[in-house]
Amino acid sequence: MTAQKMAVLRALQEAGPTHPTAETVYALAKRHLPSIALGTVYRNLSKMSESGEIVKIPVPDGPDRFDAEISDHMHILCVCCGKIYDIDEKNVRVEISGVPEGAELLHFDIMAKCKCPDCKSKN
Amino acid sequence: MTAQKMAVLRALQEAGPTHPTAETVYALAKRHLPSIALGTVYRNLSKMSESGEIVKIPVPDGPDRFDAEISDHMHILCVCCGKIYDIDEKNVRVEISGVPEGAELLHFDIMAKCKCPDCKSKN
DNA sequence: ATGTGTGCAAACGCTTTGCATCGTT
DNA sequence: AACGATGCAAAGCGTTTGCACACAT
Repeated sequence: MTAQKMAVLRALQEAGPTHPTAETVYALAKRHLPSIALGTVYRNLSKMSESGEIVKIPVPDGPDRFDAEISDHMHILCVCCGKIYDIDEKNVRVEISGVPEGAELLHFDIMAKCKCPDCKSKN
Repeated sequence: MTAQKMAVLRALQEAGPTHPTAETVYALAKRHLPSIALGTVYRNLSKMSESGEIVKIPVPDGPDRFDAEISDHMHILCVCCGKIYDIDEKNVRVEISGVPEGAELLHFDIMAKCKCPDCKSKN
């Protein structure tokens, strides 16, 4: 647990439910540890999401987002402003059949898209 | 409808259900139209997926894949070999509640992950 | 003549990586 | 001394874009 990893974790927690990009995490972490490098942020985010300490949220046509909240939940992305909301796992039910013969289903990534309240009103 | 766009469409159709990358489409299209450029393939794939003529499948940690089959269906990705299988829409049911107040739900991208039969037997 | 599409190569955004150095064990 | 983690900069990958040119209207 280096100072850098701590700074990254702290940044992620400070970011709350905003699902920051690596760049944003970098900016936040830099406030507490000005010497930290962007590459180090990427390295730590990468390791921590592999180990399950944090969650990496791939976004089509945009940079990955990260989440300190690792409880089972899915995400809903505003296609206008890119904001990401959380949706608790218990509010989602998926049923699927017709999985290819002999294949082992591992898990789902569900990314819903919406137009968020702000963007609807600004329209 | 230029010769290039035709070559791209034809390549996609020839590819069948293999969900090729832009590079693969390029290679296939080049067989029929050797002068075609990669940039042109990207431009045509981009336009056609915007217009709904084809489907673009974003893949986390990998290049986008494309599909000539535009009927409503979802995809299941083998995490070992990257192969993508189709699953008919009627085999999938999603229920979701807890969408943020005032947000308009647009649609889902569901990308399931599996270990495919080939990869299971190869272990 | 005007416009849309092309080939080519350069640039782009995001991310990873090589390398010398630092800090710890 | 040995090892992993770091800062920095360069390279990487997939994709887009600027530009001059071709082709059709």
